[in-house]
Amino acid sequence: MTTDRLPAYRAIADSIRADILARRLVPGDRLPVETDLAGRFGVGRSTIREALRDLASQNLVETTRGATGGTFVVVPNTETLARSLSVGIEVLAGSTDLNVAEMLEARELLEIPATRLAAVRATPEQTDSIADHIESRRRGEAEGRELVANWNFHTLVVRAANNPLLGLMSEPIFHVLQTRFGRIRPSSGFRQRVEADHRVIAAALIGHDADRAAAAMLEHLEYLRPFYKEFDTRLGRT
Amino acid sequence: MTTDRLPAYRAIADSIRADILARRLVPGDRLPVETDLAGRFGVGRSTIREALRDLASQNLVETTRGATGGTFVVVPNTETLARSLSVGIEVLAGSTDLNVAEMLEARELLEIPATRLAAVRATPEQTDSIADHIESRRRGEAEGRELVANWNFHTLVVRAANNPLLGLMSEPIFHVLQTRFGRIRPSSGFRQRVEADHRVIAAALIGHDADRAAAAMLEHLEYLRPFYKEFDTRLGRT
DNA sequence: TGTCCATCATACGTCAGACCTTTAGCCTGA
DNA sequence: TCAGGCTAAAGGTCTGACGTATGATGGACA
Repeated sequence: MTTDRLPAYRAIADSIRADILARRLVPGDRLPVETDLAGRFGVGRSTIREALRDLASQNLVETTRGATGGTFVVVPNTETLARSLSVGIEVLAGSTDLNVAEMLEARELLEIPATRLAAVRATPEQTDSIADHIESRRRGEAEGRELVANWNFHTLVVRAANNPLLGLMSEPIFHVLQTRFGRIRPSSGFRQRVEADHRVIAAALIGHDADRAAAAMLEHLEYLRPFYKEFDTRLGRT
Repeated sequence: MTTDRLPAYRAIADSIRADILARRLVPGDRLPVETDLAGRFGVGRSTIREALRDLASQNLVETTRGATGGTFVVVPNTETLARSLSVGIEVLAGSTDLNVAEMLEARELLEIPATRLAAVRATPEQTDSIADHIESRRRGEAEGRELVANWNFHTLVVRAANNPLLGLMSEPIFHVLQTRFGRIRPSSGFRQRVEADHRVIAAALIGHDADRAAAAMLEHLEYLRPFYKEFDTRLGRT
């Protein structure tokens, strides 16, 4: 009577997940159709489907309908992973387990070295896109969504570091800060200072001057820090 | 005929997820029973269950059986989030999108500042557990699992930084490196050097000497770096 | 001969309803 | 008082049927 504490759908999901992690199933592979899987595992189709939902939610498989449809092992992708991490961090940030100060700390800790790397590694396309961003800000686009535009700048910088893990970790933090503070209309002095800082950072990046870029980013983030804490208390968080 | 590209189970999961993120549902809340949900959303029970599997896999809800069972909004928890992030990174690391060098880079980038913070913030319990770890290594425990023990040390250090995001991000990297290289038996020279380094770092942490701790960690990680690259090619990765 | 469209086959999406299993709490009897 | 069994509640699983999206096929027509 070993009480099977684990529901079948969970056991099956674990089994398939293990196959994927061990690369017995590789990205692009198609799983057997649901009725086949049901037969192989000796369970009903609904149980299989619950297992597949579990895997799909973890971005391990993807399901499509129609004649050539089926369930496929997903080719891993930084963006979707970043998106689910965002959800997780957002939920954490809603609890007492994670506060704004900690997010800012992690962000600075990641972003300053990332800026240094970006100065060294940014491709011409990447420096171009950063220059474009600066230019569009100068032309006064992003009206009323300054903070969102600011985060876009930081995202571009981190991506230019060309280490997928850095983007994977920074972007969810940006996203959470953005959903939390995105509605705030900063003062015009704040906006001008931020844009000026960005221009300095961008110039250093484009000139591949790592020290100057990192120093400018550090100074910029230190300027921002008290504002975030102010935003935070203004929103009535503890 | 507006083709409803989105399956019902997905739409329902999104709807409940939005409720959780907006804190219309808070941790500990119990969702209506499945048959109720089915009624409210106007779908069958199996559709509801698929939606719930989706949410459960994202650590947003949890279901329990029995008389007092049901589906509950989960209280967020760094560890489970770290676990799913591990899976994601492990899959990424199996593709060409992420290589060992990048993982090591991110790890160093996180861990050195984390060590500095740990020196400042570690609680007495945390420095004790680090001291215990060192002591148990000296007594020759962890026979044949030296690398695993090494990662445990680094985990303790990062946790002592007392910023949940740093643990959340570092531990999956440790985990992936561990599952990839955990079977390797390092040379005795390597082991002794690592243990010596750990002792130096631990001493600095216990003495709350941030500069010395960070410098020792930097030196340690730089010592390790070529070994990982060597392990990596030995395992026949590209 | 080549193109277009209707049809078909396939596999996922959804539903209804039944039955099993787990679990907490209550009820009963020693 | 306490042990053991009963019961109700809720999730877990199965069956089988039908709906629906979508690529492929093949014939009609220009």
